[in-house]
Amino acid sequence: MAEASPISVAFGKAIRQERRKKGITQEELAEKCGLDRTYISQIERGLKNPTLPVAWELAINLEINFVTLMAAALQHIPGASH
Amino acid sequence: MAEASPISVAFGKAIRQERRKKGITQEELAEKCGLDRTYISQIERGLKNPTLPVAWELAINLEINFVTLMAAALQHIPGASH
DNA sequence: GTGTGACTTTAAGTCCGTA
DNA sequence: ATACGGACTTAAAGTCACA
Repeated sequence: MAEASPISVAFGKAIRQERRKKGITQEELAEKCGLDRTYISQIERGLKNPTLPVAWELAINLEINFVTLMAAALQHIPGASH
Repeated sequence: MAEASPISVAFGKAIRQERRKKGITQEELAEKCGLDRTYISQIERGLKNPTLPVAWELAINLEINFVTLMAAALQHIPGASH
């Protein structure tokens, strides 16, 4: 499958990082969010471009501030100084 | 058209706010972003759920930090303490 | 200069499976 | 517990004519 946009790739890395930090599985996170497990997998691997509501839901269920999550994502982008 | 999710509605308000702050029109912003003017209109009115890459592109062309933009969006959500 | 509805095309998001 | 793929359904992307 083709890779998504840089921001989505970075977002995926942040999600994986936070999920592991919480010690939960993709399946658990998926269920909490009401999303499919394979979709979480695709997001974490940077293969999909999630919508704002999806990003929001992920933040809520990872119990991390939405803005903090976005900031974490930016850490994974080389030229992240906008 | 049906209203989008709360985060998208809030995001739309932030976009409109920042765009006006920059003193540019929807048409100008649309051209910079390579998007359609009417699509910008729909986002600002909270009728669409933009993807991360779209939000990213808007931030770049509004010359605002992505995280800052998201923080501005949260200001428009009542219970924004996640 | 923007709002709006209807529209077509593309990608998000699901569900099945295999490894 | 996750990667990966194919086929599928739904929603977002993107456009247009008109008010």
